Amino acid sequence: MLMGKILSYSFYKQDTRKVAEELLGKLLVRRIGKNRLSGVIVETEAYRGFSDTASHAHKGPTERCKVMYGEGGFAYIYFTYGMYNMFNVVTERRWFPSAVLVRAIEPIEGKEEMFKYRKVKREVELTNGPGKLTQALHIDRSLNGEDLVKGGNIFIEIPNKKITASTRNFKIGKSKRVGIDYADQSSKSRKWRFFIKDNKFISK
DNA sequence: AGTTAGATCGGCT
DNA sequence: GCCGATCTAACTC
Repeated sequence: MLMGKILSYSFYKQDTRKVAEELLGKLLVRRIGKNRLSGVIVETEAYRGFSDTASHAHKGPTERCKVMYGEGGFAYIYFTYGMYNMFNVVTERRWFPSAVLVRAIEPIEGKEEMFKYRKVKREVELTNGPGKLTQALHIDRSLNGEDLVKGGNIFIEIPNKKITASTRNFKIGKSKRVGIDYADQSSKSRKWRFFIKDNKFISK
């Protein structure tokens, strides 16, 4: 088994941009009964504070995004475009709404199972986008607000082995965030998207 | 390789 | 009533 050390509250309570960057190379684990589905995080985006007009939280603590107003270390999962769930981790402190969107992972454990949840032919299509990886890992809104630290249905680990060649000694790339045309210029210009350079599973 | 429309529904004005 | 922190298939070049 590829069991690693689970990330703590203190990790999630750091600056959101740092958490987004440091999540690269960590292992996102979805536990379903005895099964583990997992993948190395290869792409993230930071959404930080009420002044970030790209963030759901900037309109205030609505029913949908209220988890973002809580303390770091919990899951924020929302439904969008009528058919997709997005997985985020809440960061920083209470009343400072912020989160990291996980946009892509490289599958490690339970690939067979992932192909059951997502009807695609090529492995790269399993998890190379935020709406895709939630399908592959069977993540939906029923997990919204889950504690990410207690080793329950979903959590993030420090991998204890060199699990794949492609995520060893990686270089980090930064860019503007994707799909936020509605935001103002200063928010759009921020380079708060982080990814592992040259990884196959980066979103398109 | 690049562009475009359609899917599909909850959240918010 | 509009539109989205997206994805896919179908189209054109």
